[in-house]
Amino acid sequence: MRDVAQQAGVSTMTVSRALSDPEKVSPEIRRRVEAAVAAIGYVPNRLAGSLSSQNSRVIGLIVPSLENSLFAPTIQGVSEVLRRQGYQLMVADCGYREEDEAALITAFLAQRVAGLMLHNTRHADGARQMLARAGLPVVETGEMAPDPIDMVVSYSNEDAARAMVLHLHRLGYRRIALVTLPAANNDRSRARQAGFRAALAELGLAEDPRLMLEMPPGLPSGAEAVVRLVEGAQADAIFFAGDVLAIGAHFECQRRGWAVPGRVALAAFDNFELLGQMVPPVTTLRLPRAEIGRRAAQILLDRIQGRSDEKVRIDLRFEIIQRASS
Amino acid sequence: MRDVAQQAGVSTMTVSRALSDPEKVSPEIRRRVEAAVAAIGYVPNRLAGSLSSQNSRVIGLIVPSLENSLFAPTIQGVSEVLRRQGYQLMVADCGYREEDEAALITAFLAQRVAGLMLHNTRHADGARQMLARAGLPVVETGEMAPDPIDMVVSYSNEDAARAMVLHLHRLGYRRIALVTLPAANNDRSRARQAGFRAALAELGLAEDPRLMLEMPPGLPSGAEAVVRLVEGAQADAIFFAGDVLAIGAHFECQRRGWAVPGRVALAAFDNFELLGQMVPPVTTLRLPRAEIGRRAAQILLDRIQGRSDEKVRIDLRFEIIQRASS
DNA sequence: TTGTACGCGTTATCAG
DNA sequence: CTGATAACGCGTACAA
Repeated sequence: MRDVAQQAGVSTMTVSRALSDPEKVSPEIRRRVEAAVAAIGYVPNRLAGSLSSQNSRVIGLIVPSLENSLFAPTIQGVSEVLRRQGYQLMVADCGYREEDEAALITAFLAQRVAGLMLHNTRHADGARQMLARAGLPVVETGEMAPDPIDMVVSYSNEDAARAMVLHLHRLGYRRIALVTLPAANNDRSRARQAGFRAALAELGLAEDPRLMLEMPPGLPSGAEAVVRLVEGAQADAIFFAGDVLAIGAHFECQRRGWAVPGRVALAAFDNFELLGQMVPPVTTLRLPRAEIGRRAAQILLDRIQGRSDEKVRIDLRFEIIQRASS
Repeated sequence: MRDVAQQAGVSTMTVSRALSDPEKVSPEIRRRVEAAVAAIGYVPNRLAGSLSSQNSRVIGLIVPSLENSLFAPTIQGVSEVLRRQGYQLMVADCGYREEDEAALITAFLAQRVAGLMLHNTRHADGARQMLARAGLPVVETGEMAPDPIDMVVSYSNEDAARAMVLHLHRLGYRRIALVTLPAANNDRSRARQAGFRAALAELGLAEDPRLMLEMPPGLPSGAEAVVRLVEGAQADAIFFAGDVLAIGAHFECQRRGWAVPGRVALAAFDNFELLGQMVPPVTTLRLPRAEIGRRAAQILLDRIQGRSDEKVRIDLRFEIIQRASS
């Protein structure tokens, strides 16, 4: 920047102003600075800028996994909003582990991110403390956290699961099964199981433990689950509330020649585009994944830039997409 | 850090050393510093550290899209390696646009990233110049770039496409069609088309323009393509070299009751787990997506940390997975 | 092994 | 509208 200042015949302070707030500088000088910048190929040092101004234009995002395509729309949504406003995105995956999340939060604090987005809603104690002490704006997105760190943009996993079960019951199914990912380290799975139970209670149906399964992620898991539930537990409808389990089950039915929904009805949780194209297309929920990313990024920036100071809590809801599989 | 130094009764320099290179400091002092850090909840400021030491521990990654699940395994691979070595990842998507890529490169340079990973192998002129001037380590991953900026970790799109066409020919197919994404802004598509043509030439088959299609991404595109190629151009095998086109086509065949491969054989380019579970499972290529991410990250770090100064060029190859769809 | 002085490249602040 | 000066929080280089 010193070189630019010399070349333009002004002080570094004027260069700084010409670049960050062009209107505060005379047209003539602005022109000269721009010329000098172009001639020299000057690239400002945001590290120095952030250090000096005590605020960075970087947002941190921690998801359980970067491999799972589930998070892609959210990340894309975040990315869009940030880019439009000149912010950068730092991402990391915590592998569904609380301690790793805590370590990543520390690393992001060390980078002096301006705000943090967390998919998980369960956190190590230390993490909550650190964030509280740092006073950093935070948005959680995986679930309408009952005890949020700060802001939340999400949908209710429990309500969504409950609604789908009620929907299946309305269609006439009575032995409705639920398959989720392991609930041990996963708030979302737990909430979906709670929604399932709530619906059964509402409907006066007894809980049959054989109709609730936890399976690891992956297509083969779904295939295995459908066989166990149909042959072993006489399920007439299966609600796969996680990952791509429903897709695996659907293919397994096809391989075995089981009519869907004749032999068993299928429903999924996430609206992968794929589900609508399968034969038959699969009943599922519409969750506003990309919108969650966009809104979360937006309220974070609103807070960072002082346009708001509320502890926002946004429920973006969901919607049932009824298709031929049920 | 000053507070920590006071609390521990040492100078800030000693604190700095105790944290960055604990062995250079006496055990007694190390203990006192650690205690003070814990008591105060001190989080080092990497911005200041990087500014002072002129090197950051942040890597930049630019992909065409964050939404496309194709990039997920690569990003995950990158993330693993970086995290193990204490580096952070900054990501952005350029939306398949060269100018946006150039803008992002500038933004990353401004953040003083220690290295850059680019999926694209075509870049705006300005971008190449900036990178050359910055002398930043760069890895390109989308293709074995013939004219790389710096290092490359990838596979040959042309060879892969060529190999698949030869494979289909060996199986007896003679009217082999190719479907790619629009090649205008996409080096990979162009390379795959070149491979297709090379194979035809090798086999002494004439090029039939009706057997080469460019389609936008998405399942419906694949569905549309299979209909046009089978009914309009009597293709007996279709090689879908991009996105999820093959999956869309497969479902369309199912909807129409077209036997695969009886009526038409299908082959895909990427090894989505899904392809192996469909009925029938789909012939495709095995591309080392995650490995590309890991290796790319590794050679970047090797260079950054001075363990190597070669202009590495790694071809990770591919493999044909023959399945029942052909 | 520990400490001192200085500089990294910006921006905030205040004076002109 | 423009400039001088002093931080920002750390690491490098040397000295003790």
